[in-house]
Amino acid sequence: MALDHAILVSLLEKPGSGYELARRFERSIGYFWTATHQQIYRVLKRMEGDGWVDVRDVPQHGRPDKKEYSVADAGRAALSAWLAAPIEPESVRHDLAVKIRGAAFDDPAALVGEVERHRQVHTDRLAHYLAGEARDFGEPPAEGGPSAADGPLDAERELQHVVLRGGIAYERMMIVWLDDVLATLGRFETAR
Amino acid sequence: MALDHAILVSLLEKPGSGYELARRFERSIGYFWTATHQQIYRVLKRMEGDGWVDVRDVPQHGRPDKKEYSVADAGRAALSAWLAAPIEPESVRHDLAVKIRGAAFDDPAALVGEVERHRQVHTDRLAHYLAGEARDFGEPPAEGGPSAADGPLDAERELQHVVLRGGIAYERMMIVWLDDVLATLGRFETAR
DNA sequence: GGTTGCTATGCAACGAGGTGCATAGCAGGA
DNA sequence: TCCTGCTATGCACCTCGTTGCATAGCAACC
Repeated sequence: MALDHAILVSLLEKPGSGYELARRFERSIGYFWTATHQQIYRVLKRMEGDGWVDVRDVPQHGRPDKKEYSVADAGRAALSAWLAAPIEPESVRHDLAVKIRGAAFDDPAALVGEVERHRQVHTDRLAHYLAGEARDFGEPPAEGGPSAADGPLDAERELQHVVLRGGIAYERMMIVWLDDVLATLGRFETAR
Repeated sequence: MALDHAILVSLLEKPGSGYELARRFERSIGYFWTATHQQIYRVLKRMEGDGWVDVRDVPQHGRPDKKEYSVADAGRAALSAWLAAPIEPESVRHDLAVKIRGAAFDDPAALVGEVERHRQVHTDRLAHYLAGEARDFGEPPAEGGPSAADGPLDAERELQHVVLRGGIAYERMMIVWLDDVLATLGRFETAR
């Protein structure tokens, strides 16, 4: 179960409350790991009991107090152990692929709208990622390529960037494939 | 919940027992939808109760009898209804992405072996897909492109093929991205 | 002045998914 | 001869994930 570890990583990148974590999972992290606020509160409570995270009550003006969580030593150790252990390549759940194969026993052309809708979602996400990349990682320094003069490598930043590049590659692939799907479905539409 | 529908699609493609379904989910279907035999037996029992599938006892020699399931009218109707309803783009769970971002707070170089292992899995899957594509979908007819002379379009076959092409595109993308990850991790290794 | 919406946390219940284990006959190898 | 492994189905249990609901103060809008 990696939700624990996803939360730990997020808290290491920046401490925050359950509510703030939930919003991060909606935004950036949510693109490769989803979680509702319920799960997050539950896991935070458990990790607090296990001494993996520390809590600090933060009074706020004009809004309810929040509990700011940060990673304790035991949490860091647990994360290290998890990082060192091999994980199985993730199990996949592609509803749309099931639908496409199922369409053979129904009306293939009726699926066109649904596929176009998914394509739109992926185009939007791609635009979102590219905007985030331009904002957070900007242009490369150029001028003779990377050198020691660029300062020490920032692992956190570099690794966030490579994960984002993965998201970009994924969305681009999906768009190309969904176009392929639309072309395939279109052949049936014209065939009748 | 799409496991019901994944099973219905599989049974429409070819009736079979729970055991056979479980093996299909390990092989071809399992690449875009995983399920254990436990889930499958449970769902089959429920669908039988709901009249979605028909059962037929098939005695076998030298091995236990099996129950062969096939899709009933009610099941077909349920599938049609599901196909017509919009689904949300699937929620993702990329353990490896969590690990990569988490590596910033540990030893990035220690992740190289794990990433290489995943890369190997994806190369193997790609080879498996390509072999399956060559076997089941062979070479295009060529000679003037597709024409009415190729016979009526086989929806089942065409749609299975486009899903398989999606799997191939996914594996290719993953391999390219994992090489990117390895290059990124390598920069830290040499940087220390 | 009432409604809507945001921050912030949490309980209760349900459904989905996964692990371990059990049964049971037959085949094949050590 | 024993052990392993395959076909075939299933129970019990536990965890994970999701939905609905509740509370509660403040801000903004109509």
